[in-house]
Amino acid sequence: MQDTVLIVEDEPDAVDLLRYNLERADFDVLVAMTGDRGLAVARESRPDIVILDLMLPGMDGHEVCRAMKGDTGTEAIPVIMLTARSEPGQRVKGLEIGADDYVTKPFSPRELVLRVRAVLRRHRTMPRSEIVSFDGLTLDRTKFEARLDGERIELTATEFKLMCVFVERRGRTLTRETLLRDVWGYQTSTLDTRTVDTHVRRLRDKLGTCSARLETVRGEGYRFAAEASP
Amino acid sequence: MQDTVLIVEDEPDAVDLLRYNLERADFDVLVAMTGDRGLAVARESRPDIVILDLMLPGMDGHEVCRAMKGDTGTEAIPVIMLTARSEPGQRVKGLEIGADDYVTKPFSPRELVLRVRAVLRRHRTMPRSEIVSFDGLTLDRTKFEARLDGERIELTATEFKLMCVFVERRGRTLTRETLLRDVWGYQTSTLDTRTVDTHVRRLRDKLGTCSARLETVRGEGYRFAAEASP
DNA sequence: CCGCAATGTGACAAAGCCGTCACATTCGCA
DNA sequence: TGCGAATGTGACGGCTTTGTCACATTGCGG
Repeated sequence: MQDTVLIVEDEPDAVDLLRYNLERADFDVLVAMTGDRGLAVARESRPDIVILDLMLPGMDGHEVCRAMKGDTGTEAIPVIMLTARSEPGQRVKGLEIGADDYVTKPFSPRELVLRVRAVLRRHRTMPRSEIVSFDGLTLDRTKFEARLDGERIELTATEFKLMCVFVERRGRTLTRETLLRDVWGYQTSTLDTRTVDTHVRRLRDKLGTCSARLETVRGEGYRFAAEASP
Repeated sequence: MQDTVLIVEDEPDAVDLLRYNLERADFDVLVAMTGDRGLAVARESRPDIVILDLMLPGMDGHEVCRAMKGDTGTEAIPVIMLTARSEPGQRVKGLEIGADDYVTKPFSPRELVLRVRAVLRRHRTMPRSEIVSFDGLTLDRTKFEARLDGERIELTATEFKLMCVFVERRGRTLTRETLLRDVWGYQTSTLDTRTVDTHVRRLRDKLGTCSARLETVRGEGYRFAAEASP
């Protein structure tokens, strides 16, 4: 049972070097030599991690990373960017886009393998207690438990999922279609269902003083406010 | 509400530069100029992140990092290591010890601030996908989803919780009392209930080929085997 | 101001979940 | 080998969850 690394890199020599070292370190290796192809492979194959060169023909590394992070299916895949030493500005830009790490060319293969392992380890370890806590609200995924100012809120499975999605993406408006896909797992949504509305209502009922924070964005969907209102 | 950065660095010029830029970026800054002092401050003050130079008088950066990661109170504090360009081997060593990132001197202050932010964001953001995966079994806490060899297993909320507890503690026998406490949240257990047995049965029914792995330990409880049986 | 679309609210009923019971089977010990 | 405790299995029914409907209310644009 091996982890899969996707290499997105246009220089054949660099590809061979990377592939050799990663395979020797017991990774399965996929390769794409253009950004477009890399993105397609990432979407199809869901590798465990992507090593992404910045300088690519066509769609460049930044664009690939941005597209991956903006796509539900691939946003969770960690990305290590390869940059040339003469591109200090590009490193900053990569971090801003959401890359998980970067490695400067030329690099030692050993260092890269260690980087891959470190990023995967970070990404994969199940935290003992998966708690998000802010503004008096606490969500504990290990215990499937929500609390408001220390008092436990009894949520059903669906309500808890809905709450988690809202909290993760607080400040962003989520359409009903998005919620149906991400909370209910529907692939094709029935656009005239009121299911989401009903569950939002129930969630609001249970949130008490916090319910005003679950805002309606008319014509678009719902949003959990990023900041507590004054 | 500002994050606290601890700088452990012996060069006064570097300290001033770091402090200035971090304070301008709205961080609270603590400073220690030796490794020993840095470790003591980390233990007392529990900063949000530590920027740690490798070359320090007395206890060096590696030793400080190792001590932090080996101490329950400070192991969760992310560490960014500062290395000189002439020390490529030290970078690998830092990563092996458990440093979260490193920055090579000389560095742009802007890049360092972005690095601090990126590491804190990673450290603090609820992971997008909280997945445990082994032996063909995948538990995704973000989606409340279990899969066996890629096929989705439909588990109820209770079954999923039970499965998570078994998987987290695989190899260990869990008494019925423990499971009632940890899965059901009972404070005082009714010792003659068959609730756990029933749910284990249901979980086994759904696990198919994997069910043999959920073993009965007669007179004690249940155990999810650590290794797949041959 | 009016009309219409969007959203909130009260309520219903089907389906599912859960804990329990009764009986069957297995295991371990004398 | 026999017995009793421990565990497995089939089934039941009460309660909860869920999605839907009908009507009420709100917000926005003409």
